[in-house]
Amino acid sequence: MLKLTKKADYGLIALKYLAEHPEIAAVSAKDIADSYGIPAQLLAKILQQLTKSGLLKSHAGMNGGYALARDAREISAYEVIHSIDGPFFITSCTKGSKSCELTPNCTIKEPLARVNETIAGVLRSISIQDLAEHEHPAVASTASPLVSLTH
Amino acid sequence: MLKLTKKADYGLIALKYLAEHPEIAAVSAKDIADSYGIPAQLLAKILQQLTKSGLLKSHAGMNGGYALARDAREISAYEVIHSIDGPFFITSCTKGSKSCELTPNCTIKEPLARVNETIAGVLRSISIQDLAEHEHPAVASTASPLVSLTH
DNA sequence: TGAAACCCGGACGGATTTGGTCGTATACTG
DNA sequence: CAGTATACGACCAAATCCGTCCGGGTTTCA
Repeated sequence: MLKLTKKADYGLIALKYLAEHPEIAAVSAKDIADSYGIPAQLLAKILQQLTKSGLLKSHAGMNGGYALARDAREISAYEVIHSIDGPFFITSCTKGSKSCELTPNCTIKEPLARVNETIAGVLRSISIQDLAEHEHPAVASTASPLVSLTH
Repeated sequence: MLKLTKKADYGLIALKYLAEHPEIAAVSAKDIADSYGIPAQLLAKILQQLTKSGLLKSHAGMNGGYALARDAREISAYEVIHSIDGPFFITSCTKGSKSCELTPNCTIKEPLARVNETIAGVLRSISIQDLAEHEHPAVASTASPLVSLTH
């Protein structure tokens, strides 16, 4: 259904939280989990994954926790989602190098791959900082021609 | 992981097939299924759903089958996906009217809802006809600022 | 030195979603 | 009436996803 997993949601929420509290040197997974009612152990694993991907820095021990590895402006939503949910493709049969095992003439994939690239571009253009500054900005323009399929 | 279901894929493939063969008055589900190695009964149900949504017209009996209800130019990928997979939302906790039961201050949703709208706009701008004309057009430009989150 | 607070990460079970099949009823054609 | 096709509900198997449990390390601090 073209939606993120809860893990990715949790990850974005957590990073947003960190971006909003730059004064705290390190925030524990439990603190964030409690703030939002997220299962603590689950969030812990998500943050571990984000650390492995280089988006966060962790610090063990008392008063330890996590902190953004880079400026919030330089962490994109794409990176977060990609780190947690893995590489995403609109087309369901895109695995490995083979395009389509069962359906050889699956020509639908090629145009959709470009849609996929567009979506990825949108997500890449959104930083954690953008998520943290959440007044009520103008509605995004969706009418512009985003993809040129017909050349 | 932000991908379509196989059902939606199958639906798009089938509609593309119909768009490519306008000379045939009605194509049976089995014919399309055999052409692509798709399970026939599964595809049948998908086409039934698309018929219920008004994208296809069905005709029972010998030499029956399915045909596009409108011009291929006026059926968008969005409609197909929406008909099969239901309304899609990037955010995982968007159900019903309640925004977020467990996490009241789930402010991440609002920016992502706009991303969602952008993606929907992209899919709305792509017609079945576009899918059928599948030469190798220029790569879509992904560098343009697609969403303005910060106002 | 040792306990508390924290990160790390594998293993596991339950819930949900998906993908696909089966069987039957119904509609149309010739 | 026989054959072909859609319509539709019930059902099952497989794959994810969500969340928990548990046994490790590591750092801080009294």
